[in-house]
Amino acid sequence: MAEPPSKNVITIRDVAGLAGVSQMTVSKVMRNVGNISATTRNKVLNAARELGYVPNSLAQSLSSRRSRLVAVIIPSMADVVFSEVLSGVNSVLKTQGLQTFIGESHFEPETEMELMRTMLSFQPAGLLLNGGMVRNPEGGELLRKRACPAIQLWDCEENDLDFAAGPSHEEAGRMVAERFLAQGVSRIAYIGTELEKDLCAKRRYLALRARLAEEGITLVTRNSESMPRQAVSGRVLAEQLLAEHPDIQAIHFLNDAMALGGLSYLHEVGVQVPEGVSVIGFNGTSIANTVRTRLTTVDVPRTAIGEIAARALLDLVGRKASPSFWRAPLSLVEGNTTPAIR
Amino acid sequence: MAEPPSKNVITIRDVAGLAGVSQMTVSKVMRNVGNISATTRNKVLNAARELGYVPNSLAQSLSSRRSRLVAVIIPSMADVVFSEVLSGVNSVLKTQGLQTFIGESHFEPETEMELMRTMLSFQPAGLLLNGGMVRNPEGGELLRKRACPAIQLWDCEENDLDFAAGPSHEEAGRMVAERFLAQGVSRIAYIGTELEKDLCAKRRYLALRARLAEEGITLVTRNSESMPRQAVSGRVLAEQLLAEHPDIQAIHFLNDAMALGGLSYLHEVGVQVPEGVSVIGFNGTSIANTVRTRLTTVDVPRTAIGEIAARALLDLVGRKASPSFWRAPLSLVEGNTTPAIR
DNA sequence: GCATGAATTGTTATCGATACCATTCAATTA
DNA sequence: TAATTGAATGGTATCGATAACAATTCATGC
Repeated sequence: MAEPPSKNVITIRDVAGLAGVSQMTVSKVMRNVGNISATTRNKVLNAARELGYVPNSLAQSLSSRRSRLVAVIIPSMADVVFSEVLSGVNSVLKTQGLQTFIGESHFEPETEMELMRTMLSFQPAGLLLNGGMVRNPEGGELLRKRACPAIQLWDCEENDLDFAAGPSHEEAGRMVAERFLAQGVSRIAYIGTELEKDLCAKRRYLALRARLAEEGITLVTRNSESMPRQAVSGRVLAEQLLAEHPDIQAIHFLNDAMALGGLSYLHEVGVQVPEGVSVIGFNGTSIANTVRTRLTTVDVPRTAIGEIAARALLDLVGRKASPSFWRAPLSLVEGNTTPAIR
Repeated sequence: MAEPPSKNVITIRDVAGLAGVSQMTVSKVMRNVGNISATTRNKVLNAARELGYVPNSLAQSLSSRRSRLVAVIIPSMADVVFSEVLSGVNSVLKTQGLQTFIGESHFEPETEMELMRTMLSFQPAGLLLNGGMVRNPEGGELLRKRACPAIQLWDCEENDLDFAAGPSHEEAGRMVAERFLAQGVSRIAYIGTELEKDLCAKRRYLALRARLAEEGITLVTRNSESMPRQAVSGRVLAEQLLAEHPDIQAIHFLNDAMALGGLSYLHEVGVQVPEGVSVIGFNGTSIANTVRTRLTTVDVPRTAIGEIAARALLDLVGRKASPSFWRAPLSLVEGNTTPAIR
């Protein structure tokens, strides 16, 4: 832990002293509660201003047992998806004076546990997290004991918490399957990374595979548990995939960035898109539209998910509510990496 | 503020009761300080585990006057640049058990002020922020009174705080100027957004303009204070720019995303890149390499900036240090949106 | 068998604020 | 006029922990 600050900080006591009133009065003025005469009020405000008084939120929370911190646990901030969800969360919370504080789990269960414990120790007013943790027995235990509302983010298939906001990943997987089926291809592949860790991505993948299986199609899979979820990995995995399965007609990528990486490889080796191979991404990130490519992708309203989750939290704070959820609408954005449907 | 939690939480007192020791002993065991016999230690740990005790960090910090929170203020989390810097910060801080908490300023001075006040009220162990605020008189006042180390992020031209980590934006502007000059173009334009708010971007812009002016070249500028810093804006602004200045030979964009947007317009209207117009972006984000385009751009080590800043903070915590800085290395990444230099 | 210092454990005050209730005093009501 | 009311202010305990020191236990050696 950090060393104690050297400077002597201004407390409510100093303000009270300068203003010639009790600490209680200062406290009331600062919080705008109770009946305070205009005269006293001004005396206090002037004293506070003069001393540069800033209330100690730690002491406030400890004393009042109310917190202004909201804990958010996401897999990674460097991922556009989560940083945009986070941005949505933050934009709503800050209107109510709530402070977001963040932990990155990198999809690692131990890190998630550690984070949850740490974050709960700050007595947050609420907790937003991915669903994965809930299923972890130790995590479930902590969550059950929690003293604040908890909301599931980005995953909305099952909801064991007070609210959930996110798309149906199964629906997303099926949407992609339907799109490929509609255009009549049968040699279909999936390219992704960290599928064993990212349960949401896995759910999409499984739904895609299941729907194709219904039509007697076996999905070819290329997954790496160690590569980053970026363009370069899409490129490398596409290369590997085509080396083994040169006759593939369609590829669904874990996300848009990887799809673009894959496209760059396809272009390089002269494969026509969408004539030779069609490609669908996931997320609908702004990069989906690059210079000559408009990637066909599944658009997810990321910021809206964050906003809805945060608004639900505001509703829940201090109340007991029955589990509920918001399923984010998904839409297939048609680009030029898939052919027109017959 | 949130309502108080209904559940009765487990405190150190409960653990002490169950273990049959004093609260002080529990406190020492939990923190691993002082001399505690193995027997007592185990009794306490078992009791803590049994009750599911989680220490209250708020009370800890209030009592010990040490904090585990580090406040970070960035313009936007949805911007790759800052989310990657943040990711670097976080990766270092979490190794020391420090918790990052974040505020988004959206480049608005009032928001920045408000945020600074709020965040300082949590008695953070450290503060990481953009340089802009330091120059704001009211913000400067708050910063001078701060009881914790403060570090400037993403901006390193002048340093009024304890440390600064970021690139030299002036150098970046000059690098772009030199590149264009080397290839012999003279009708050069800059496309950006929010230049009045983003002082770092403005610095790059001014440096580019100044260097060109030395060669007698007048930089054509297209700036929008209201558009988002995304591909679509680059597209729109490029269209406007070319309508007024059809003879432009080179464009520097505020960031890579906008450059890609601009490229998509150029491609659409049949302008050859780099033969007709050459393009340079900024940041070196992963999207710079898209399907057929390898954008020439200035690469900035974003994650490293965050890491270096965080490491500096760890060093500074609890010490008085003289102002210092780390200037991030910049490199011009040659893509195929600029012609080879003669 | 007893002093002695080290190893353990406990007591009390405090961190900076708020909850809850008591008090003061002027204005209103019966 | 006395009683009631309500606005304005203040006193005390407390939130959950730690700092600083005090008190106790416990092996030792002589």
